[in-house]
Amino acid sequence: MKTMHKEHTLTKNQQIIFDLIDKSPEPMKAYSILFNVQKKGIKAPLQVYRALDKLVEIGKIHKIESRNAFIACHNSSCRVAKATAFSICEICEKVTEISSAGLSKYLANFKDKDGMKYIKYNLEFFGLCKKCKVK
Amino acid sequence: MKTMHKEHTLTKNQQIIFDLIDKSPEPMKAYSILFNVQKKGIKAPLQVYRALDKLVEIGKIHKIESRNAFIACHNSSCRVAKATAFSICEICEKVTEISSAGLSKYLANFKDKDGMKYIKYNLEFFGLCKKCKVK
DNA sequence: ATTTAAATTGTTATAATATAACACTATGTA
DNA sequence: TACATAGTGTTATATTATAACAATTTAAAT
Ligand SMILES: [Zn+2]
Ligand SMILES: [Zn+2]
Ligand SMILES: [Zn+2]
Ligand SMILES: [Zn+2]
Repeated sequence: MKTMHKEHTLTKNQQIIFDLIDKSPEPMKAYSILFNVQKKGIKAPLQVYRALDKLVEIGKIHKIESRNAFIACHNSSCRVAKATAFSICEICEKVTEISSAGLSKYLANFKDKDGMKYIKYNLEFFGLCKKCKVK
Repeated sequence: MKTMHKEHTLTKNQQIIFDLIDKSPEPMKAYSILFNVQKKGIKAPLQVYRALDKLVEIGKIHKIESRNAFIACHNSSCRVAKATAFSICEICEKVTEISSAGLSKYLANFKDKDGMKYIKYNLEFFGLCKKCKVK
């Protein structure tokens, strides 16, 4: 039996771009990605954005909306990119994906004043990371 | 005694742009704002972005990051733009600011795995609004 | 009232982010 | 095979946002 998630065969461009993001210690922006993959034959913004769109769709990467940047998902529980949470350092811009059963349970069960629930959300926490706090 | 928040005297440009956003039934994008205030003498993107920056800073409006759009704050409890939550309809793009004591308390008290708390956050829920759900 | 600092404005130019349109190629499958 | 679906390559363009600089307004501080 196959595992339940992320069993997609990436295409050439998708794999090149995923590998780059996955190796990066920080979120990468689209044109920085483009610059870095030009030697591999990916020459145009659209090639990057198309791969990014697909990678986001299948949950291999996430977009940090407030930064227009992309990071690889290392949170096996967040399956298909529907429910994401991050902490973002406002000084060094370090981004960490938050994997908290309590948080995801709370948000998945949250009902607005109309009694409406949401299976999809994105949460970005801002503050100072450990390193930047001590400085 | 003065009330505790949002007691800023807006400048001319800030007031013009706030009024426009405040009257709009939906989030407005910067260049749409620009188009709409040109008859009032605001001619350049920077004039719009500067006013938007200030209005966000003082909490009169919020930016919907996933949409690059701005809405007026109608949530008296969210004081200075540090802690925001929205629901966004993925069909009609209707955006509603969520004002939930329980939610804001939960998020303000949330600790990540390093025990870190965050006073600033932005949460965007995605789903279908009432109208779009019945269609 | 005069000086000073801070904030705001006006302007031109440019940077950064993202998509439209179209022709073509690869892949899976009936 | 024939067909549908997804991915590619390419050029051009649209959208979102900031840099740099000079001038003006505003609000203290002396
Ligand atoms: Zn993830
Ligand atoms: Zn940091
Ligand atoms: Zn608000
Ligand atoms: Zn709707």
